[in-house]
Amino acid sequence: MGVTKIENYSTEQNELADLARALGHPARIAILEHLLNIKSCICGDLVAELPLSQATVSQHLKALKEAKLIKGNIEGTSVCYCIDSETWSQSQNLLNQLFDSFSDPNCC
Amino acid sequence: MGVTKIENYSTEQNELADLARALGHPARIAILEHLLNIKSCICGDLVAELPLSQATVSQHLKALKEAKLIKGNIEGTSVCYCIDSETWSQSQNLLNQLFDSFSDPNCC
DNA sequence: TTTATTTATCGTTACATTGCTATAAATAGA
DNA sequence: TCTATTTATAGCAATGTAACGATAAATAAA
Repeated sequence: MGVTKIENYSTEQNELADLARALGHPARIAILEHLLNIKSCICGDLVAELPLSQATVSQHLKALKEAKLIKGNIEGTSVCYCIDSETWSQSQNLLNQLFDSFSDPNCC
Repeated sequence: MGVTKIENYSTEQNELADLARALGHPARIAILEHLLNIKSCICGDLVAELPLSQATVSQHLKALKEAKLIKGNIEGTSVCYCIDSETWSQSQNLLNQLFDSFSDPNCC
């Protein structure tokens, strides 16, 4: 994010921006859509679904994990990833709070 | 966005990612919140609201305009910015489509 | 016409992001 | 124990983003 001073903004503003940034890459959208589609955990075969190397997919998974959009459960040598059901709707609410606060303005 | 190949992803995935990326900076969140709050157009005094230079604010406004989250109407020497009421709910829907497609998985 | 005001853009610097290969780390199985 | 499998991380190159000052562009006002 360049040289942004996050301390110039409120916690809420930074949280929302962080969440949005996590969603701000088509590969991460694709990962989320895949997890939503299969309705279960996925152990590793995400690399086969995407036009990306294993290392890059792992990086995107890390970003989604840090934004608490997904979680990973270790099962032996592999890791099962799935949507974080505890925080999923909270994230949705955070975004909708912004969008819902619009009422038709008297201008333009 | 680094060296990402957008052609590897669907139009919808890229659209959603682009929208999210536009929301992915606290200054842009702050701008949107301000426009939502005052419920009208704002002619230029956004620079006073933010800890940023005029050039940087202008850049953020451009990003929001490109994502069709806001629009600007020229009025003399100044420009009136406001939420783009025609696309605002579409953007909200795009995001909610993703979040709504979650149903509790049988895992983890 | 000249000047002031306002916004956009250019050019630059610093840093972040994306992607890869190579490799480490951890565990399962032979 | 040794090897295979799987995921994470380190290190690197290329590109994008964020911020600024300087300046151009456009119009209003003097």
